[in-house]
Amino acid sequence: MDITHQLAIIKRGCEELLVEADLVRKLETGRPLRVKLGLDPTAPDLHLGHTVVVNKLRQFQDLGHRVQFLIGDFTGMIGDPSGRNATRPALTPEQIAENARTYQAQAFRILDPDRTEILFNSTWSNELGAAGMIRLAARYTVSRMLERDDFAKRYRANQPISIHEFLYPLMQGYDSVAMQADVELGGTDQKFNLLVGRELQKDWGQEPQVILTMPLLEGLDGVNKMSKSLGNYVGITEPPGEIFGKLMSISDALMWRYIELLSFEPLAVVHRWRAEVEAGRNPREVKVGFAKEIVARFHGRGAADAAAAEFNARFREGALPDAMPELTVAAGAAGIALPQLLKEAGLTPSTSESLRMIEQGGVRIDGERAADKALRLAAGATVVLQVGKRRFARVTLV
RNA sequence: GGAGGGGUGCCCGAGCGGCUAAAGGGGGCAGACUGUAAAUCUGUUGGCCAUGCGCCUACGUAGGUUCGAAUCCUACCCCCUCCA
Repeated sequence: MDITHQLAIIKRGCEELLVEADLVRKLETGRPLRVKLGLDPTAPDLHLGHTVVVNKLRQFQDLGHRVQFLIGDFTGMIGDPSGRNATRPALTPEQIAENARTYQAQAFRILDPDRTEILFNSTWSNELGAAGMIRLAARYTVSRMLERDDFAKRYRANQPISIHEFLYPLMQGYDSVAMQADVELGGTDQKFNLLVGRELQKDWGQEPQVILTMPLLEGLDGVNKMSKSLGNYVGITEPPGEIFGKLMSISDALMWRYIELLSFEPLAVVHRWRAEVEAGRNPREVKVGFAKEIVARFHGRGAADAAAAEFNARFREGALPDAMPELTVAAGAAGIALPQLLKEAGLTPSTSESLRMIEQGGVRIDGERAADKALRLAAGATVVLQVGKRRFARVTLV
């Protein structure tokens, strides 16, 4: 494939490409490039936000390049200072290994396993030792570290910066040296770390890597970036119905952002949809198509169609779901009070919450709205309990 | 080492002896409406059951003063600033 065409594919959706001329030169050599992506094995599940950059890796693979998927089992011990999270729990080697396995399995839903190398940075970082760390730290200055925007902000705002946080970009940069990376991908929040890699590679006499940053995907709330800790994420291992429903819940405005970063539809098609919606087409139709595309990517076409059908039945027609948890609850001789029953059935976290739900008209028994907070149900019955539109259980009282 | 400022519910942030389970905002949840788990509007947002205007727990930690403390006092822990 000619270089202009390759470049267009590589640049699609990206935030920044540094330095483009370097990339062109690397492509001109005609050899497969080593494309690096590093991830901390702290969170065990990948979500759609992570896949923005993994999708880009896939595109590199399709262009014939070599993907190096780096598990940051060493840097994970430091914790990436990007963002505002205070302390990260120290992971045991077993947990890291387990998370790494999970990562691989999940990444291979997008990447071609035959053209992906999995690496662990402890391989070379452990060998470095304290002396090596100090030599590495000597390559960079405090003032250069403070060029990094979030460090600078924290410094100006008199927020604490721990010394070990300075080590993170250095270790990540050293990974690039050890891997002789040609290209490194990352979110925009990674820009500084990626640039450190370039500097260190020069120090080691290597040609510096090209860096490609991808935008951070907003979470379902449309405000914060997608993250597990904020609970505004769509995990790629979630059931089809969950993925579909969560994607249907994003606002119409946010939908375009998701399509831009997650859909594989050609840009021309996306532009056409946009024009149609502006001309009066219901944005819901576009959202459905997009949600199906994503579900199909992780669960297959059949699951996507089923999820869409189920969604329609449940939320447009108010039908009960086909499958719901079936459980048995002990009612006792005097029967069981409704608020307590809801809690026991796992439909609410507490009886207080049950009471609130009943007061707000969110509770249904066999489809009938329950208004009586003091209602008691006797043993022997089997009822379908519903809280809100999404929580169901078929409960047998004994 | 010295001086000062601060630690409040999921998050941010008011309160500075009783009217405070704690303003306001965000987020969450529920209802109405709808084009959908969009938008908008309304309500709600510590727990327990005996559902009473009940009980228990809660404003960094541990004590104390008081009829009564998130609010006052003491000690301790942690964070920030300035000086050294």
